Order: sequence, then C-alpha cells, then structure tokens
Amino acid sequence: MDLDLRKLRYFVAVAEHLNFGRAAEALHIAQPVLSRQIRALEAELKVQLFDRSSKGTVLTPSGEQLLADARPLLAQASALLRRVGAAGTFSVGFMPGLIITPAVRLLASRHPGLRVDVVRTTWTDQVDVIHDGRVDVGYVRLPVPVDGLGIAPLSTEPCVAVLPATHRLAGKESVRQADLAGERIVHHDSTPGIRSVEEKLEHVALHGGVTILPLSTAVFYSREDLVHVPVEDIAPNEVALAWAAHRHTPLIDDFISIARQV
Amino acid sequence: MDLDLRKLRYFVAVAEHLNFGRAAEALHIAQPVLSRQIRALEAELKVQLFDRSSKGTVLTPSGEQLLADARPLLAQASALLRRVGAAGTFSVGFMPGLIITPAVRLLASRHPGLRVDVVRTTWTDQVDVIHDGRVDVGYVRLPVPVDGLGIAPLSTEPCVAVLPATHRLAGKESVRQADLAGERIVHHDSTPGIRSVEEKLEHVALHGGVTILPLSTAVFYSREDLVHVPVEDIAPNEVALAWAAHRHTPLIDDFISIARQV
DNA sequence: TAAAAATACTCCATAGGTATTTTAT
DNA sequence: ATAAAATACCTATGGAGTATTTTTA
Repeated sequence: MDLDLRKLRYFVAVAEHLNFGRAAEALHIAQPVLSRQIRALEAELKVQLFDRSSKGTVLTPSGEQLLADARPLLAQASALLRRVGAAGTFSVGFMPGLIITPAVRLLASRHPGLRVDVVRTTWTDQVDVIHDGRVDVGYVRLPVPVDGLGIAPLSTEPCVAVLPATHRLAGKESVRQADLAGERIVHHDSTPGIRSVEEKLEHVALHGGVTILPLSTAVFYSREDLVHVPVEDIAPNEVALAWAAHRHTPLIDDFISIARQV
Repeated sequence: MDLDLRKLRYFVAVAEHLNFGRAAEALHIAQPVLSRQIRALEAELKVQLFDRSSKGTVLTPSGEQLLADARPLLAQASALLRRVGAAGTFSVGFMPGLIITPAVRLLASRHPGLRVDVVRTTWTDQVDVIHDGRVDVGYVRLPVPVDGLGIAPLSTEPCVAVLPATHRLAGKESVRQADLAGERIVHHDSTPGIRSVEEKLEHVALHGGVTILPLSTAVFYSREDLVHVPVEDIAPNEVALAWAAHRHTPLIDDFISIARQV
C-alpha cells in the first residue's frame, strides 16, 4: 500500500554501487538483508529492478525509471524532516551582496512570534539549500537550474570588473569586454582552489588579475587596494526569489509578494 | 531514520478530520491504532503535531508545517508507484484540438521498443495527470498553476467565437469582444453541467449562445450547424509543454526538444 | 454521563542478524 | 576456487486488533 522509504533508500544504494555487498556495507547492514529487501521491493512493485547476471548487477528499464523518481522523493522526504524540525522559523537564503533586511523585517513585523532566520549562500549551494529544506525561500542570482523551483525575478544589476587599484584600467569610467582581452580573468570554475568571493579578490590583488562581479557584490566586498569599473557589454546580473515549486504555505506566498514590492 | 509514509498518511487523515475516531474510520483502522501511530510520529519527529484539548483536536504550527509538506510528498510517492508500473511506456497528455502525432512519432522512432501512450485531457485535469504520474509530459493550454511544473511554451493561436450558423454575427470576417456584449456566453465554470467541449457546443447550438475557443479546438470539434469567427481583441491562447519539475529523464528531455522543434 | 483519546494486552508480520548454500566465472 | 547473491533460520521491533481506562465538557 504505502511505499517504504527505507527500501527505496536501499534500492538507490544498490543502484549506485551495482553490487549488493558493497551497497550493504555502505548502508551498514548485512548483505543478505539487502538482498531480501530489494526482492521484497520488487515483489511489492511487481517489477524487476535489477538484472543480476553473473558478470554484475545492472538496472532494468524499470529500475532506471524508479531511480529517476526515487532520488527526488528521498530528497523531498529529508527536506520535510528538516523543515518540521525548524517549524516556527522561516529561513531566507541570500547570496552575498544582496540586501534582504527590509523584506525580512517586514515579514517579521507581519507575523509576530515568527522567528526569521537568514542563511548566507554561495554560488554552489544557493539552490541546494532550497531543495534540502534549509531555507524556505532564497534570493538567488540567475541563471540557476530551475528544476523543481518556483522563480520570481526581482531585479537586475550591472556587472563590474574588479581590478587592482594600480591596474591600467583602474581609472576608466567603464570598460568593454574587449578591453579585458588578454587579462587573467579569475572565475569560480576555471581557477581551482577558489571557493569564495574573498578568495577570488585575494587572488586578484595578489596576481594582478581581473574578476567580474555583480555591482552589489563588488560593493559589499570592497577593499582599499581594489577598484571596480562597470563593464558595458555584459548582460546584467538578474536576482530572483526562488522556492521549492511544490510548496504552498501562507508564509512563502507572503514573502514572495513582499520581496516583489521591496 | 526514514520517514514512514504510512504514518504520514495517517497524519493527513487526522489533520483533515480533526478527530481521531472519524479519521480512523476513514482509514479503516481502529482508533487506538491511530492514536498510537500519531504519538509515535510525534516522538519520531520530536514535535507535537496536534493540540488535543477537550473541545477538539487542532493542528499545532508544527502540524501545519508538516501538512504543507506531507500532501505533496504523498502525491509524489503515489505518482512514483504509478510510473514504475508503467515503465517502458512514455505517456503524453494533450488537450483536445492539439496535434501531437508528429512529436509522438518522432519520439517513438528515436526509441525503438518504447511504447508511447497518448492521454486526452481536459481543462480540469490537464495538470493533474502530470502530478499524479499518469503522463510524463503534457501539452497544456495556459494559464495553468505552475507549482511543481516545468513549462516550455510552444506556440500561440488566436481565439475564435463559436456560434450557430444562423447567428447575426455568423458571416463576419472577425468580431470584437464588444460585439459579443449581451450574448449568452457559455463558460466552463459559469454554466453548471457543462463538462466537455462537446457539451458546450451542444449548449451553444441548442440555446443560441456563444462560446470562445482556441482556433484549433474549434476546428477539431467543428459541426455543420456552427461557425466560428476570429475574435480580434482576446489574448491569443498559449500552448505549452509541461512536466513534473523535479523529474529528469532522458526521455522527457528528448521529448521537450522534439516538441520545441515540431 | 457521554464523547474522545489514551492505555493495556495480545498476535503476527517483517527487519535485522549469522551461517550456509547456490551459481557462474 | 572465488566472488556475489540467495536461502535458512532465529530474534526483536513494531503495527494492528480488542477491551478498558482516563479525561473533560
């Protein structure tokens, strides 16, 4: 009748290891238990999930199908657990540089007794915190993977180039992308070891590179030895509010309308 | 460790009835069992879900919070069950009047061995079939409640007024909304007992009313005794492809790109 | 006193464990 | 012979039932 999330979790482990013994080890249970549970799951679903041939275990098409649904379901379940634990508090995620105080204040004033938390996010976890229930809504910088999210665009802001105060372009009113050709541009992905904006700026200051940031981020992290110059021909950065698409609570709806107004 | 969906289902029943005895009856279990299960759930979650005062049972804030997450989670779980049962087939929903054959053919030709089903939907269930797993993707007519859906706009088409061949406006090249003032306009919602386009048209033919339909729908259901005339000043109807936002399978991605091209 | 929920108890299905067997390379 | 999964068998947890008690309007 009801799906058993424990069995589903076991199934995902087997699907990931494609080996009952190692999956059982990862799950901290004995291998025969796992074999039996997967067989039970197959019986309950009336579907074969794995082909256990001698040369290894592989997913059947039904198994692939189940796996595609199983992961988000388990994620949603654990998000539910996290949220129930934090009931009575409303959490708002935000990327560095974004000012969310007015909206948060307004929400708090409208709902006396509600505790409102703010959670600073990064490029890498700005959507994760929404999916896993750490926040109810998040201010994100687009583009983001929109699967499973509701999105309300809020504002756009120009991008600036951040460079050492001694840089040849430092005094300019504005620059174009072409002016930056040949510069050492510091990206999150391209430069290993760079995990935060602070580190990015440190890198720029140390090695005389350049990095591109949304204006508010550049202002937020401004340093004496660095300056920023608007880049004319880069698409402006878009800020949006995002939430788990399937959720519908009065608080979330309320916050969305507040964020749109502010 | 793992959330128990059975207990969650019990919880939703109690939350809906706000009475353990009646909820137990609806669940076909004994009342003491339900009391014990809810207490167990509260213990597992370390949260009180109901205030059981003498004058009745009410949800606590934590309970409200849980309820908001519980319903979509249970819906997703039952959608999962439905989909696993239908593994190996890909189902496409469509509203009447939409031509989906080329896209369906193309998908089938690209995936030999795949069974492709088509499911005719209505205004009222065009998104339900996506959420409950009866279809993998659906051609929908906007606007739809977008929560939990991924949407890809496909095309727009003009709206036409459908009226009896004998109507005073029947011969016109086109009409404006003002021309229809004073006519008996047949809507889905406003006219009780109207459940399908066929019934709507029957109503129009019988009582000399008028109804507004997207062009393709009017053509699809054309009858000898009815004619249709473009309405200039109604926003064109938008057709989109929609799918469960959290799902990501190669087949869905493939169909999306096919639908966009066709 | 009546209605609603909780408690006491019994029974059984099933998850988990260890030891062992089957199966295919 | 070895590795991987399945089977056999045991224990204990926990779900479901009935009968009963507690609580409060």
